[in-house]
Amino acid sequence: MANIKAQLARGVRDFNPEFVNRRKWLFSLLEEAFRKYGFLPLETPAIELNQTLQGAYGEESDRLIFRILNSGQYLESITDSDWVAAKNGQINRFTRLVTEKALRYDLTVPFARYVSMNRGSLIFPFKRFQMQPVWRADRPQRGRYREFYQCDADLIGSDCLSSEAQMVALYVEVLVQLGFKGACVRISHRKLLHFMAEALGLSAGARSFMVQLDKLDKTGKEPMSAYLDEQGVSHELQAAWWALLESNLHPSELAEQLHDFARQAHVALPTSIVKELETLIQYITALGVPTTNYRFDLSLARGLDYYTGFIFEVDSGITGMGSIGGGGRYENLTAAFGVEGLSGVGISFGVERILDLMIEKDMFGDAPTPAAYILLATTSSGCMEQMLTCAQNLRTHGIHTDIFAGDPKPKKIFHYAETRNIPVVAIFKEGPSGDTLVHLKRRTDSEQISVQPLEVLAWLQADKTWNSR
RNA sequence: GUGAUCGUAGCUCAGCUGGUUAGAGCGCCUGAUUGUGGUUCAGGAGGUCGUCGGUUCGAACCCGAUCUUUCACCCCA
Repeated sequence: MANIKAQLARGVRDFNPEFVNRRKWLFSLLEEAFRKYGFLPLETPAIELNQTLQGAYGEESDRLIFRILNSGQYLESITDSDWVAAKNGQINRFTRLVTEKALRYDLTVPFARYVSMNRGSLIFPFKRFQMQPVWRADRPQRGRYREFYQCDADLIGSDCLSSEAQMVALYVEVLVQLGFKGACVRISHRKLLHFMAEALGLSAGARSFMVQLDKLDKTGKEPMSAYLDEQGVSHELQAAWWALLESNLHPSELAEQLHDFARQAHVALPTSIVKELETLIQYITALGVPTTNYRFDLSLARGLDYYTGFIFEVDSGITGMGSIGGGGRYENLTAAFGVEGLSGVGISFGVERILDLMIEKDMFGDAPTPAAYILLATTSSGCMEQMLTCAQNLRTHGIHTDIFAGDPKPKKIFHYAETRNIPVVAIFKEGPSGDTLVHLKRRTDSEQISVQPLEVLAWLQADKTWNSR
């Protein structure tokens, strides 16, 4: 009869209790931080209309969107020529004819859709955080799944640079709290990158310059040099640019170094950008962010098209690991939905990678969250009712109480408590004179005591040290 | 989407160039021992060798397809 093979679909996974406990712990910590900075929670549906997601991520990402097949007689409107075209490779067009919904690909576009729909009732600037799963039909690898959580915070409806500064402060606060002492927010600026492209004489090819730049830390310098040679950039200018990139961009010297580079390239450095940089540095400093936890890095480009100003990426401080978060300023995220002039800043925590890293580096410690504080069990059925009454009394007082429902052998009871990391075991037994006695045992040091059922609560409350390890 | 790669008990893996009843450690279950679990001892259950098809007298082992894993590219968290 059992002929169904128990199996998961590609790229998705189950989360066992230990993992869920850890993720919930991380999420509650993130939520606490978001709320501390004035963000409010938002949730949007897993399903969005195709038109909402259409084109928002570029041609290549389109194939990574999970489409939902229409219900009912969805083939009725398909013509013979549609079939032929689909068979000849025009599968995208066909897909659009039989699907009108898809699973969300990220949280940013649904957020833009939400803001656009509710622009009349939202008070701007609007700040929200959102922690929900998203789906991508990517080919899975270690640490890359087809279903994963994103944790985003966005502020929209203001172009004040205090927003960027607070995002940096929020990043640093959370990551240091998590134990990433060496975490560093890398900061760059899209307009500065365009200026560099222009200074190098690449203004027409700024886009491909960004792409090259984005993978610089992965591929090394050679492809970039080859690209610049190909574009006819003089070796002098290239050298000046590399120097700018590799110099330790200390905030106080940054403006000067940019001016130097502009002089060598014989172009004018837009003063507005310099002013923005200086202002951001002032704000970040005022927020008390240690200078070791952020730096300017002009090799940071970020792939996403919609960023227009400052961009961020967070280095975990653990060598060999990629970024654990990113974000930036966008000036027109809602334009596609007909709402112009809303500037905003968004950041994202790469929670899957953060969890992987924390588990790998043993940053959670080795004690799994106890399934309960106390386990009640009885070896004689006559004590069952008193045990249940006791359990409910403990629960009323907030003590996590589990009742052993299996074969009531001491060996079983203690083994169960051990595997679930329950620190205290209480065995209800009939005493010599027919009354019920409770044998309380603390597993950590095998301390044991016998009390009356009514005394269990008071005894636990008086001895809170039992819970500490 | 392109090109590789992996797949043997719950877990980690053995299994010599295809040859008769496929093994180990850990875990699990039972019993004994132990102050009521953690130690030790004895015993036990569990696998149509990812799936389907092919080659062969014979396939865990060779070939094909498919699914899953991992890796590079694309892209990205």
